[in-house]
Amino acid sequence: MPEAPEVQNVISSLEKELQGRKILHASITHPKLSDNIPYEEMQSKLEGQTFRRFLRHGKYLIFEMDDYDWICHLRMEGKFLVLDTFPEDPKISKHIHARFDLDDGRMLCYYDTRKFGRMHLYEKSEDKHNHKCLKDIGLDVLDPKADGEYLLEKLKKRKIPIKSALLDQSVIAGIGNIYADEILFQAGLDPRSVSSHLDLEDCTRIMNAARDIIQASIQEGGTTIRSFSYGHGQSGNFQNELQVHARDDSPCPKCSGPIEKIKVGQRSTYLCPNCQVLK
DNA sequence: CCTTAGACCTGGAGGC
DNA sequence: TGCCTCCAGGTCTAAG
Repeated sequence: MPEAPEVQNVISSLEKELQGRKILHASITHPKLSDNIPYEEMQSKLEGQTFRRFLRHGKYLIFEMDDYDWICHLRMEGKFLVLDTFPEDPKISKHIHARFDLDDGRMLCYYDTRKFGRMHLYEKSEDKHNHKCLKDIGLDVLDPKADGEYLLEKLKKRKIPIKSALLDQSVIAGIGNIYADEILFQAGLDPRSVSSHLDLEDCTRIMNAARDIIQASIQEGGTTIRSFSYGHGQSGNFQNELQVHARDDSPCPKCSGPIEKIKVGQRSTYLCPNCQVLK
């Protein structure tokens, strides 16, 4: 579900709710949620820890606690809810796979219908890239160092379609299926273009488009197509700004021609074949 | 090393 | 109503 703009809104919202709060009791009911250590160990280590800093890298949420870095990935459907009471409705509570009781009487609940989300807990480190789950992740899409030259270097030996490269988190971190389509439309490149065929100018247009679109979407609260929400059930608004993604019934905003829906690397992909050049 | 198909999960939508 | 198939803001893995 969430890409960089949605994750940024989630982490900003949680910072307001949780800064300085202490976890009194932790209960994880879906063992696979804890990815790098046994879930019982994650529970006991988090008890007594206070939320100190709130960071994002790509699609990862990073909670810096007193002694640990707690790194979470929501994958497709994961959500954090800050609640006063545990939901009574079993249709809701059956999807809550972890609960963290706080020192102000509230609780942080992790809700995930598809159970794809994962959590990692590491000894605290100044450089978060030391942690195994972030080791092979590329620069964040909003990192000033993530420019055209950086992308060109990452693509030079890759034969995969450019869209697949933008989805590869070891190339750039934070872009997912919606924003990849939007970025390539704005950059005027066909998503099936061979990555290594792009030149510096193409790569610069991609990175400029990526920054523009990701920053604009953060301002709009992210994109809500099916289920994304954060904070107290707020939805995003950027779905109203999408130019091509999921708009195969609408004309291209530039040339008024038909928007096509195709598959690239197994993922649904939307493009204007007239405005986007195949390289 | 690189690339691709399949796996992991559940629920909603649409066809018959 | 029921059943079936397809689809979904993601990423691991196994195998070629």
